[in-house]
Amino acid sequence: MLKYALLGFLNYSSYSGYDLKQLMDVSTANFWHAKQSQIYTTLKKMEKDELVISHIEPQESRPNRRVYEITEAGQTDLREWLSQPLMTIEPRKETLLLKLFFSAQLAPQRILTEMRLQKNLHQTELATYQTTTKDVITQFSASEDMKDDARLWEATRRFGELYAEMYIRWLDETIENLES
Amino acid sequence: MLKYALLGFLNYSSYSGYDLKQLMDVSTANFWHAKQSQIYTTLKKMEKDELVISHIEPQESRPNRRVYEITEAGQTDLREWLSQPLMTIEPRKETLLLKLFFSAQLAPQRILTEMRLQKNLHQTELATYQTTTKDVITQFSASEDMKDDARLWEATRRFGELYAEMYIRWLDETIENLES
DNA sequence: ATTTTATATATAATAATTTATATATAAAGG
DNA sequence: CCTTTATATATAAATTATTATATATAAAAT
Repeated sequence: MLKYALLGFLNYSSYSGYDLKQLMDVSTANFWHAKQSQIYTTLKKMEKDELVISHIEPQESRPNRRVYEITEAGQTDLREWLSQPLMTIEPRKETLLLKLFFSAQLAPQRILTEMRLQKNLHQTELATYQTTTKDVITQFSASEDMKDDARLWEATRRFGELYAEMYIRWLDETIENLES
Repeated sequence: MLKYALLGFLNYSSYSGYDLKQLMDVSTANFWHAKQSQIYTTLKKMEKDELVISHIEPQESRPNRRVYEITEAGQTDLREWLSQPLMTIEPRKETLLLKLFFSAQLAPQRILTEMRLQKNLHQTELATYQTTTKDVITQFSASEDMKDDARLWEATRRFGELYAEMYIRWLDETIENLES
């Protein structure tokens, strides 16, 4: 699936593995992430499958960059994936809930402390969506040829915001319920 | 991580791989899931690591059952994991958002159709949390020695409910925004 | 009468992902 | 002067997870 994230970016412009990692960290991290090593190995596999081609870009005083370009086949693959509707819901994995589910034996204080800590983390994340992320997208909206993209990016940002708010609300509810 | 889900169940009682799959599907599926094959291979690995021990339970007219029991070492491992607080937020993977992020090139109708379809799926899921799941937990609450567990299970059910509501709200917002 | 569903376990092959490590250099900060 | 951060790529090893397949039988449904 990472393949499509990479194709999506490469459909805008050519990038190196390093570039793609940076891009994902500041844009899709909210709903899709990958480690550097996975990005490099996936790009290599994609080149073997002829979805992208790479060339070395020499640099002075920095290691050379291997820049990837999307091919016709890559564009077709991306377009096909985009137009194929999802028929299922993404299954979640939430470690905190798994722990909570089995926490009856544990001292109640422990899980409460953990949930207060998680609330903090989600509040920080929420603040980022509402300031940094929001600002970046607003800047893109100003450009005429980025306007359509920016509208969609704003929708994904909004998801992060609503998710964080929901999570905090649930934590508040649950903490209150377990305190009594 | 599946390891801890399995240990969590086996800490209540002994179960076969088949049992564990059924249990997960009706209880933790909302925040943790696994395929049958992964459950079987993980149990095998856990036995090698001496976290569980198994014995064959002969059956007439059905294939024999291999029933797993948690060991002392398994209980220690589980308790340690439960008491170790999570210091990070679970990163999400949401294919729908990934597609949306790159959908500017696509005909707008396509993504709208997809989102309406997703709304349907989330509404169905929401209904399940509010009826079937709720009822099962309510029944457990009645039993005195399941009361503490049931309170935590209710909290995880509530998460599923809030998540589905949030998702539907986001879809409504986004659909409306993209229609204009 | 035939098909499907449920009960039950198991493994092979593949794909996806993470963790760890190696190399190299310049700029910036303390 | 020394450490950290940023720039850049790459691979090995391990873990985690999915897909596909094989086997066997009884009960229930059509």
